[in-house]
Amino acid sequence: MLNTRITDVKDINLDHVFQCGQCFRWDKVDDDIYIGVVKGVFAKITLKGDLLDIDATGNLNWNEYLDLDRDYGEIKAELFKSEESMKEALEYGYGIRILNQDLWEVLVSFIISQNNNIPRIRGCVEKLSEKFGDEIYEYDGKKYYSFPDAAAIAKLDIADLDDIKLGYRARYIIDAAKQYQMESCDCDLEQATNWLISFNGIGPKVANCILLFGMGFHSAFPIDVWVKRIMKEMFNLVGDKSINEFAKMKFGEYGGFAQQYLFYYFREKKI
DNA sequence: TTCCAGGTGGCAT
DNA sequence: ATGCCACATGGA
Repeated sequence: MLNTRITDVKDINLDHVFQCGQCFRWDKVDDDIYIGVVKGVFAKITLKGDLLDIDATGNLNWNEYLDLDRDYGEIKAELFKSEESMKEALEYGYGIRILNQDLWEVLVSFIISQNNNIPRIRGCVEKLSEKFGDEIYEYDGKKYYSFPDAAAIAKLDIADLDDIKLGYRARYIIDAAKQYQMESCDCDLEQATNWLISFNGIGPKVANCILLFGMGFHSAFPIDVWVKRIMKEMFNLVGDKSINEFAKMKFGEYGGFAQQYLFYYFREKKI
């Protein structure tokens, strides 16, 4: 195991990072200790005060993955300045960081997320990895697997996914794997959006999640059932178009951060 | 039993 | 361009 120690970390709370709904493969094993698999690497992350200790089976740029080089204090200050009613959400999710995740894993995970709930999404992603990923490590009697790459999924028959219980999304995932193998997108926000929408099973909401969590477009503002409730409740806004315009005007480049603080706060409080 | 979950595609206006 | 509705699955 490789150990990485990162000192003087700020604005981070592991529960907020891993339970705010952006990722599906991290498990809490104790207070401020999580284990998970990232980009083929098994890792155990421990936070002690402002010290981050990471034991991992391989090399990974943890500063990048955990977005540690970004000043979240500044982001929260800016969001509060532009919208003071964000105060409670910003304080509640004070330790959120938007992870820089693997694009392919995010793409598949959020195809699965449509019309689905988080525990079941997690289960599907886990089963996909167990069945089609590579065994990486055994921890506390449990085996951990990498997320299968597009090539591994592309060669499957639809029936191979029966055990995963993806429902009608199984077809989308196999099609996505085939398309993803042939296409890539090193491009701007508009081109990336169009590229994502062109996948069967990816619409505007899922596309925005992928833009935000897998492609580093932090202005992306995913609008799901929760955000719709929040926008109605806080700003009496209805309809994707008006919500989009509001987010763009109000939060601008920080739209994705704002969305995540709001989503996490309201979903946890079940307002 | 019915409703809901980080929605989307297809089809009808 | 906009408005319905079916779609798999499992928990409440």
